[in-house]
Amino acid sequence: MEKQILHVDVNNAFLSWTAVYMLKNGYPLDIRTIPSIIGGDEEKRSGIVLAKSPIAKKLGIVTGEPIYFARKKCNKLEVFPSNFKIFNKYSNDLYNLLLEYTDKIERFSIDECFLDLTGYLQNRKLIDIAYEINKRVEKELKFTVNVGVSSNKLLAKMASDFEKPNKVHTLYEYEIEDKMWTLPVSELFMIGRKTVPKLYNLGIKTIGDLAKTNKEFLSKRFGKFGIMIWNYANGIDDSEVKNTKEDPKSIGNSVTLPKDIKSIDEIQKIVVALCEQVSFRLRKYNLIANTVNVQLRTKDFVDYSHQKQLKYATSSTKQILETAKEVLLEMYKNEPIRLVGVRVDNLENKDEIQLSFFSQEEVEKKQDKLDTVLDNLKNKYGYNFITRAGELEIKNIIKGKDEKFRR
DNA sequence: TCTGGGGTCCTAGGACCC
DNA sequence: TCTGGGGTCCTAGGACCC
Repeated sequence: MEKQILHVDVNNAFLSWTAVYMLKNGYPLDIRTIPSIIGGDEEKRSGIVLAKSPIAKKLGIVTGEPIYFARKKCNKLEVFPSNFKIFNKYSNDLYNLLLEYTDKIERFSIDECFLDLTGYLQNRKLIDIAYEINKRVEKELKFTVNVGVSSNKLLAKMASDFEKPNKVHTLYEYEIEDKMWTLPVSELFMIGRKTVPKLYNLGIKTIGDLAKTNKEFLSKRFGKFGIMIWNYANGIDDSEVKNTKEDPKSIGNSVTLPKDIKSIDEIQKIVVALCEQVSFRLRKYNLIANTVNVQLRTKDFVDYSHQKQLKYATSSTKQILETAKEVLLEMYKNEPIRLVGVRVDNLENKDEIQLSFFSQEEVEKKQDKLDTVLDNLKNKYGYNFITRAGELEIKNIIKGKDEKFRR
């Protein structure tokens, strides 16, 4: 049976949500109607465009570019900061509205959801529900969404990316040739900036060109990735709408430093603070990690990373920090560093741990009692209430990052 | 000129084992 | 002297997404 899939995508999410919040709090101007962006903090060297208003877009401003460039394209550009507490709130409002239609909802990102309405239509047409959602979100939540309508996730997502804002589009199989094959290949989901020139060199310029390319050729040339993009170009995607939240496969924190740092002592201090956050979040999920990864970015934007297996899976700040420090000392080449990151990998659920080598008692002993005490304080009074890093400057550098992308 | 931070997945090469 | 193949695990790096 054909599936009934919708993809709901918030238009200029961060900017719209900021506009709604500001209007609600008495700001006289709707920043969606002026050349404006949501941007990072240039003084902290994180000054990139996170979202743009339609006018800013018309002036050629693109997401991800430095604010510095954006200003050159428009000297009247207004820049507003991001606030993920607000973003999460509006993201949840949208999710709760969508839950009235089906519980089969996949939160693909903070501003995108897939809905599987197969079996939930109750004599209604999918397209009518799409329009209803579109109108209700505008009326009740004061921001707008695009809704893509189709029989699988890929096509629904491609559809919601057509003309914006505040639109409903279908992209059924019989429409692929007219509506999708004519688009430049760069528009296809999963075709990024590195792949576009490779395809161009092969004479593949549109999604249609890609669809008509020999599948085995693409497989030989690009491996699994080649098969995937060929399937996507042909509108083939049998992935399910996943409505259950799975445990993360890795947890990381990274920070761009306000100034390049060459002192290993100072880099270590950053690593301490990052390890605290990473292991705190690990414990919140009731997970333990087997691998610790440290990432460095040089002043010239060269990234390198090293990793090491932990002696045993753990969520202990002390254990993770010790390993992270070892890794750092092994890899550091005594050069100016722009970004430091710590990531844990190969995660397991703590309750499902195999006790073949350690008795439960021994596992408990390895739990750092201090972690538990500090976690409780952090949960009660906020993350920055107490930290072993100590130094205020470092706390401020990494402040508030923990909750950023959580829903 | 200036270039975030959170993730997932894949690949190639090397170590090591049988 | 010259010579396997299959498998797993680990690592570093790189692609993509929002």
